[in-house]
Amino acid sequence: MKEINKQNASKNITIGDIAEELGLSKTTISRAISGKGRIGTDTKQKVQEYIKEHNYKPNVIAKGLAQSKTYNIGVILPADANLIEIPFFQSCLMGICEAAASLDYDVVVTTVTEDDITLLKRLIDNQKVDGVVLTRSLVNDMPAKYLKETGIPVVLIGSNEDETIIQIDSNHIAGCCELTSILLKSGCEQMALLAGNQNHNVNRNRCEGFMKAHRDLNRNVDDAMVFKDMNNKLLIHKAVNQIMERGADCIVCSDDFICSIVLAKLEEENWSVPEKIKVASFYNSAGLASHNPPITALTINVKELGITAGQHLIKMISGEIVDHKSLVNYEIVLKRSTN
Amino acid sequence: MKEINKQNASKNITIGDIAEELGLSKTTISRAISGKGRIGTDTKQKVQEYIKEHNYKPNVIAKGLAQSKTYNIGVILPADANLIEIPFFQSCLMGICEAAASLDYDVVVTTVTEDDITLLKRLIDNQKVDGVVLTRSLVNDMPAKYLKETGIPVVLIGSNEDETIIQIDSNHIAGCCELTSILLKSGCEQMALLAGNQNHNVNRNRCEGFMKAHRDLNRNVDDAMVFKDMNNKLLIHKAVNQIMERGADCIVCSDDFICSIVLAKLEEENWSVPEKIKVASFYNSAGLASHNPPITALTINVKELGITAGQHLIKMISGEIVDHKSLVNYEIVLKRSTN
DNA sequence: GTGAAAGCGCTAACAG
DNA sequence: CTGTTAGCGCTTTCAC
Repeated sequence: MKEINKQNASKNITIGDIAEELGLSKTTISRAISGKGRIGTDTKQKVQEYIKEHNYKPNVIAKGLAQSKTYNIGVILPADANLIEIPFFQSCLMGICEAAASLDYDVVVTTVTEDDITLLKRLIDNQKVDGVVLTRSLVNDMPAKYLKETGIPVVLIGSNEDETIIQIDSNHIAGCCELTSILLKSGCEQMALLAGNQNHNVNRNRCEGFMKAHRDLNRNVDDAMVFKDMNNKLLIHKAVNQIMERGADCIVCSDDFICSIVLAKLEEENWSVPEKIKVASFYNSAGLASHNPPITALTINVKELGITAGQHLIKMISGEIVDHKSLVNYEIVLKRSTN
Repeated sequence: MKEINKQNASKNITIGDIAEELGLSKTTISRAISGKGRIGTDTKQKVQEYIKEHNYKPNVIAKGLAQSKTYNIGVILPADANLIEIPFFQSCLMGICEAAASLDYDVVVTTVTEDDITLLKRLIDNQKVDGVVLTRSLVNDMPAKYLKETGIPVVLIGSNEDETIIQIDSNHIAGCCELTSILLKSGCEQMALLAGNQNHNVNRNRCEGFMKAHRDLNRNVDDAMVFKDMNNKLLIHKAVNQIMERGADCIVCSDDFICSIVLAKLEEENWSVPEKIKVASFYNSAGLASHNPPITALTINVKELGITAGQHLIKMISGEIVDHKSLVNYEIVLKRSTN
């Protein structure tokens, strides 16, 4: 009880306390803990026993100061209004947290918008992190540019033309091409595409996959059936109307946000899926899964994307070399919406 | 250019560098920056000019070490499989980040599950944060208990019986009671309730609000119409079947996850909303908004919940006293699903 | 194999 | 009003 009180009451036990108790020097204690430098096996053991018994926890902040490290990685989330509820980023974050924790790092999050990166700058200026994970990739990517200037290690979830930036992504072009091909081969004659914000690289890539599938199969894409920058409900509703007027037999949505709006619209107009029109999505979240009918979609393991990003970043921080591009698998899940 | 190189190349400029350049002592520089202690206005100005010009950024880590502070707050997110995609937590986080940044704190996130708080312990042991925001409240709340023992400042988003814990919430009982009352008064004769995990305080409170409305209006609750712990699709489907068999005219869902499954099920069975059965939800997320028909729901400003939590926590860290319970407003939005 | 001493960058008495 | 002196808790030469 005394012991416990001692721990609770008096702040945290330090390396100095241990040194004093054991009649050793701080240096020795440090060595016993880190395992660096030469040290007698018995001394080492004695120290480690003491540590276990007294539940010593090193002060990571002090350690960091001495080594000019923080043992934190930054995660930059988009705060743009229409993205705030997208589960993709949350799953990424979970993955990154998992990777970080297992490597004894912590995760500091901050936000940026498409045209405001002051909070990111603040994070870097304050020297609170040893590296940064960017969770989305824009065509004109301010965060990536800024971070490159600072020289701090960066991992980008997504793709970027700049090959000096480490990237983790799934192969959107291949995946979307594959899904589109399957649909074309299964009998679709007139496919429509509803794609999101073209300032996001991912949406450009998804469009490209859609196009490629058509080229590969010697099919023409009707330009009037391809809608880009479908950033709000109104645009999507109009697009759906046009698509139906022109007699498409299948709508592919570049993400689940668009897809859910499309589905609501189709239902409102009593255009049944898949009888009257087939529907597929290039991104799959929990929301679509419970839809009736179930929706055919491209699925990627987003958490794994986060885990990989976190692991790579920490390797970079530790001075290891990592591949400049890593791909996470995707999966195509065919459901009743395209039967 | 030289200047710039100097900054970029040689690490970061420190308080010592400034002292040397200006022929002053580190203390004086420190005072000029913090504004604490007496200092000549001219000296102060000189220092501040230098700082602006040379773009000096204090090292928050070193400052923290000297003050035994981190200028970080921890945010604990649930990592339980079925919660990972719930946008509630993401919105909370955004709010907390906003509050933190504006008060010059950073946000460190980590996760817990219902029965595993090792990552939370790790965060505390490592002394990486000055306080913690808990983003959900369980009936038997391990994180809250643990944190209370440590004595570290805590703010809970949600409600807890322990009045010594600072809590930020909206009044679920009142809100759910109000929504239920409106529905009862508007002609519902047989209302059913589908409630989620009863280990979450919020779900218990929502149930209570539902009951209270009935009591207040002298209406009986048919126990066979109240379903709790509806944690998965299967349970919900079965419940919906029973509800329809017993001839309910309205289903209230305790959250949007349950609601979306209910809606899919109703559609599958061709039970039309609101003609055959009305539907309302006690929680509203982007997903429901685009549904057809639009769903009546209780809406709360989740981001504001986060902002308030962040602000309160930082006040506590700074030694201020804060109200033990703060309520954020809710709003009832009536839509076609209950017409 | 172990220890003394300096230092990471900043704050905080205590003097002057 | 400003400087001196100690730290915060840990790492890291450099001696012994």
